[in-house]
Amino acid sequence: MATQGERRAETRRRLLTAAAELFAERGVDGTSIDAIAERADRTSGAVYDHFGGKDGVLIALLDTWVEELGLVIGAELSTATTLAERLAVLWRNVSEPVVGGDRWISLELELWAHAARNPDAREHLVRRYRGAWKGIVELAGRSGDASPEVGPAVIGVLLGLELMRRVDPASVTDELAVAALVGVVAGTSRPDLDPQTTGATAR
Amino acid sequence: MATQGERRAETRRRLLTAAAELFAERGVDGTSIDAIAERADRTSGAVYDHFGGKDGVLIALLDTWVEELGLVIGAELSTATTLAERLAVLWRNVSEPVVGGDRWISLELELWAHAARNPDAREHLVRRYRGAWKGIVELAGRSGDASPEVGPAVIGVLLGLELMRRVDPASVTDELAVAALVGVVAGTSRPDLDPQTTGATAR
DNA sequence: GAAAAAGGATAGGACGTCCTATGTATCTCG
DNA sequence: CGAGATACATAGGACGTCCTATCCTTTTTC
Repeated sequence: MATQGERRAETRRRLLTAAAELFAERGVDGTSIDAIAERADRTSGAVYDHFGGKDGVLIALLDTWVEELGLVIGAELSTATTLAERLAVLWRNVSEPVVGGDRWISLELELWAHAARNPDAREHLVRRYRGAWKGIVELAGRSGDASPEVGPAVIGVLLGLELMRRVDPASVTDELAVAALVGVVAGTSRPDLDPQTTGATAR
Repeated sequence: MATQGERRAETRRRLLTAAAELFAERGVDGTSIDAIAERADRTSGAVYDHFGGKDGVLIALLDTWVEELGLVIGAELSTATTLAERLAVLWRNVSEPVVGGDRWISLELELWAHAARNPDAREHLVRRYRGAWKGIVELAGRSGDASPEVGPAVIGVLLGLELMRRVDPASVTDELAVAALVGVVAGTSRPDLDPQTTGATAR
């Protein structure tokens, strides 16, 4: 016989997976709380009880995924030796994620768009990604090439390339993606690049 | 005395600028047609008459900006000589756009997220960017380094880095962005890179 | 076994949005 | 100058959403 706590945990899982599907299908704003509850064979009251509202569902969903994804990536990274291999691991886990399937990138985009105009969400997002990056670096072990500052930029390139790949799949090959990532890492770990030859100016 | 056509043109402009402001402030889904009309000192009837609905407003807005942006970029590119300089021009026009101010990137993200689950929007987006890229390449003139295939990937990196810069401004310097872009171009225009050393596999 | 607490169902009100149908003032053109 | 076309306003119905208040059922605690 299932205890109350077990049932509650299952309700939470059902609500989260239902929300993940619906958010990806119709977008966050296009998904009603009632729709989430209905797909989970629950009612809206359960959603409010568990997450307090739609924003709570979104945050919980992404936090869960980022955590799991960080673990997976960290594990794979420990077996990679070269920089390119490590970056390929990152790219593979974004373009063909084991965790969360195709959906989580769509959700990420929604959240970033949301964060671009909401200071609270922005702060949450920054903390979350910095933490994830830190965890990845630690799990990867002795990687002198992955200085902490590259983290955000690497993530930015990963998201941007995946975004493009979703719209125009043929345009972003794996080789291309890895080459771009190598470029990013090289850009920060080799500040000796001559600004005059790059044409870039400090902001 | 303003003619009818002139008044119509002004109404169109007012509606578009109002929509741009509101979309950036509250997001596309969070903006009602009535709110757009109200800020433009018009009524919802005018919006429907001009654009047929909210999607029409969004498309018209982005098409206008992409067109103008393409012209600006093309003009600046003609004075750039090295590859890095050209890529720096691209980055500058994304991170500090003259056209559309800060808003258009936010809108782009919304549209991409929308396109990720809407085939029609996806097709429109692909056409628009391919056209814009083609125009840029032509305006830039004899650039053998900018092969047509890099276009989408370059745009993806631009968007991704700008996305990250908006959330965490200090994390993406201009030098870093240009270095990443150089990496992308190098990745496609030099297919002689050994896949085994990069760790990437063909999909 | 009784009391307390928790998980969840149900119903409904307040609100906002989309979009259409119709009205009206202004312009265009024969 | 008068008829038609144009540009936009106005009003309102249908719909969906959020969230609260209240109730019932099951589990835990003493």
